[in-house]
Amino acid sequence: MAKLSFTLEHTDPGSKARAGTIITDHGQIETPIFMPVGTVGSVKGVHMQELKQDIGAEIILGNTYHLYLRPGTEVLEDAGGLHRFNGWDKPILTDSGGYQVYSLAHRRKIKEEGVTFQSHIDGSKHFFSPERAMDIQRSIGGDIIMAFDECPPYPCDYRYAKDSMEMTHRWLQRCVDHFDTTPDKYGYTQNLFPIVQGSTYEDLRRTSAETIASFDRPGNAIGGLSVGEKSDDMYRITELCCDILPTDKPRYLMGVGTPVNLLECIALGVDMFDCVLPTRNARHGLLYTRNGQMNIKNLKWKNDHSPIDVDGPCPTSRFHTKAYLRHLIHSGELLGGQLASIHNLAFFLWLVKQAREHIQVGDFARWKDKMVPKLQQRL
RNA sequence: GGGGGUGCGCCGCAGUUGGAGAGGCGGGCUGGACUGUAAAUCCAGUGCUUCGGCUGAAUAGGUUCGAAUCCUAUCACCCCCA
Repeated sequence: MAKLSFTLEHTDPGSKARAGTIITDHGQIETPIFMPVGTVGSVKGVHMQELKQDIGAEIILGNTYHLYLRPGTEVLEDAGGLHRFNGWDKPILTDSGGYQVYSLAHRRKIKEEGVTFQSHIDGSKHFFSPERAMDIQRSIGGDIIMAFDECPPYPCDYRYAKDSMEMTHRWLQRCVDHFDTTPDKYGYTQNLFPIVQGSTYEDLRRTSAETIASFDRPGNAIGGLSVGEKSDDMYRITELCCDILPTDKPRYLMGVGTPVNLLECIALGVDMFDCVLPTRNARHGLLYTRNGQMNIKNLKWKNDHSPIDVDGPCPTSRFHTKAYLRHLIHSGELLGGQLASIHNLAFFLWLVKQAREHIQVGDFARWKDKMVPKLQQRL
């Protein structure tokens, strides 16, 4: 059982895109990769066989805050960790709860020591510190676990962004100290990734990326983006961070993004992504395809009895029709959200795999420039 | 056949004791939003319009300064009795 390793295999001549392989104790991950989000230990509407077969997922996410509230660490420890609990035997990454500092802003209080959350389920109060976040993630048993950070809101004034970033750095030191002095619980190696913050301020991001890199962990993450800023800001900050973060470790851009975001950020040197868009938007009827996105609820699909994606990567989408999926989602049928989620995730995984192949061949930049306008179409 | 009741906008429900309302809630429908999941959620629109207004409370009359509200007839539906 060994620490996570990353092998950089190809770099694209026309961009900063990279292809590599991450090896964990639960198997390997070919990058660039998209990681489906399974907040409470379940990728909403999708079961594990579908994730593996139709979708080709290599790693999924879980969330510390949500899993801590339900089912709780006692159950997860009793099960032998999240992999045993939910039946996913490939790699798992857990987010630390740092995003909930942002998304549950009205239900939490931040102090230097940590954050007090009021549960969105029953209103009870819970204290998360860097040490607690490490302990809980140890209990959940993710192969990759995230440092406890503050994801600041956008827009965010300079003073707040700087103070927040500095606290995130102090919290990182506490995470590392605690993580390094606690054992792996389930016989395989867990790996802690730190997170760059600094909002959209270049000097803060530079400082943060340098600080994060200096901790020399097996991988590094960029957080605090895709919180409402313009795409150009997202790309500008992502590029700046990638240029500083070491080349011999995977770079994870947290919470991103749309298909176009993925390609643009791969071009800047990002290796790992996660986002709720493919599953959440699927449940809301928005489908992503290589020819653009479509709202399957729209009237124009009512009598379209052609496959959802006739020559796409997803068997489910080659079999079921647009009119049927429209009917299911209109009717509030669970199957509608399931089919759409499988479709979108299969597409996202296909897209990053295509990106990888084009990086390997060396024509990624050209391919990306051809793909982006197509992906931006509305069907 | 007799008696009683109820009729409004795509649908349902509420409400309206002569000073109306292009109105409430829910649903449907039509769009939109969603980025480390408080999200199978949320927002908007849903008579016509030249954006000033116009038409409208089953239908047709009537009373009244004024009617969705009162009266008459007709129609539809519901209930009770034969």
